Amino acid sequence: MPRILIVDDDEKLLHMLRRTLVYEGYQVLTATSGLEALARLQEQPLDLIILDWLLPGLSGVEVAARLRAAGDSTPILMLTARDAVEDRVEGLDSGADDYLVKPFAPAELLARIRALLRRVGASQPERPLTYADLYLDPTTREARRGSRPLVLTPREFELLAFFMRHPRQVLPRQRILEEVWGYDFRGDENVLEVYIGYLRRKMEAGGEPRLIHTVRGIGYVLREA
Amino acid sequence: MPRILIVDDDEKLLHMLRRTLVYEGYQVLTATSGLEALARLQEQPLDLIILDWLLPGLSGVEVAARLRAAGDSTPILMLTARDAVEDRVEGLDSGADDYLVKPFAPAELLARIRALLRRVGASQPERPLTYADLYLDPTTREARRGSRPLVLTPREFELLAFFMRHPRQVLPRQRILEEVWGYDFRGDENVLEVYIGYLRRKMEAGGEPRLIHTVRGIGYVLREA
DNA sequence: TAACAACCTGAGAGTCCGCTGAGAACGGAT
DNA sequence: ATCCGTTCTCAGCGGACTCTCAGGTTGTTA
Repeated sequence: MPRILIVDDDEKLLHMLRRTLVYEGYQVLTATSGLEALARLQEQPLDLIILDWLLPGLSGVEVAARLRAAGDSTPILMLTARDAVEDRVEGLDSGADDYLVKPFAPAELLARIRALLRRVGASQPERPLTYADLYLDPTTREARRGSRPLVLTPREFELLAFFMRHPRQVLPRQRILEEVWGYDFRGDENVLEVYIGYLRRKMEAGGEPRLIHTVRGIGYVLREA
Repeated sequence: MPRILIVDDDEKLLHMLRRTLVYEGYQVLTATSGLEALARLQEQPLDLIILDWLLPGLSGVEVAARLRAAGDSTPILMLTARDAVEDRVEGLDSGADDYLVKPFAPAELLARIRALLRRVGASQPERPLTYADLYLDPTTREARRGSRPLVLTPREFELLAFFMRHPRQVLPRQRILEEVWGYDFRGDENVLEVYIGYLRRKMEAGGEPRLIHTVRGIGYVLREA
């Protein structure tokens, strides 16, 4: 169970991230300032640091630079609202290992976290997902139902992957939207129904039984029968 | 699994190199000064040393010279920011076996490491790469599709070689850029698309089926069908 | 069974991504 | 200095993907 430190001064985002990561089985620590982060880092070793670019006092870049200067090589995932190339470069130069622009979909954050942890060999390489006769390999982005290959768009792939990471669980619509579309999703919620439709059509194109079921009033669930 | 010692006082670079080499399956040790390097070398035998030219205290050249004076013949790969011919000569004179100018692409570093290790017969000689009807020999830089020779520029060759070292894996654009163009790549990412285009044109000039496929939103993959 | 809410689906608009041709910049060789 | 191979930049095109919308269907409740 890898330990992750999240450093951000936005309490709401912090809360959301904690919930998401804990849910995925990570052990989560938080800090709301650069100094607090450095303090936490001295207490115990960590497997990953998620660092906001803008922080009160010590900025994320400075925190990263200080860590690296001290010989600490813990992977750093930098968050930023900005998108300029120079920022990206500066971020990576300061010692960050990866970089994510807000707003982002939690699914993407999780993918990057897994990638970073895998890179340093911290823990589990991202295993292929299976449920019933479904097969999904996040590494090769291959998807199959039985022996029939599924051709999925990125959004469809992320959506199905999310279901497969939580099989047999009834997933509320709002949660799916937050996780797959992004924590700040503000569009028409009907888009979820549309994509469920896309997935069902592709997953049942060979006459196979339905796996994604509607739970009226709540959301959807991936299960047999 | 060959053991490699990296000696550099730039923590950032050290961190990057460790990541790259560990990922390739090498066992990595690090040191940030010449003295520390010599200490590490006494502890256990190594297969290769990557040595920065500029080091606090004992310089890279001095470290190499002392090693050779002590009768140690471990291959040394010298890194330097300078490009002057005299430096190169002095570096090689001091006992270095090869020489790499910063900044360099990780793919090039890996190629040199493999070459050095092969020279001393330390471990796996760099075998020719094959996939489907593709053939690529990194030593002779020969490339063929079936019996038809492919005339590739250096960049094209490195790009295809990278694909062939990770067949069937979907490789994210960013990863390809980092590995083939260099860890500090800052140009227009479109260059990757352009080179994919070059490769495809040459690889399919005989009417053969496509092997490098686009994975929209992610990157590319080398695979049949 | 009527009325309402929740969900599904087809169609199409708009956006984004990747492909390509043209040519500029670069560097080594002559 | 000029040439030539190589690398890279740029702009425009076309198509894939995402999302919205409207109308139809299904399920629930009174």
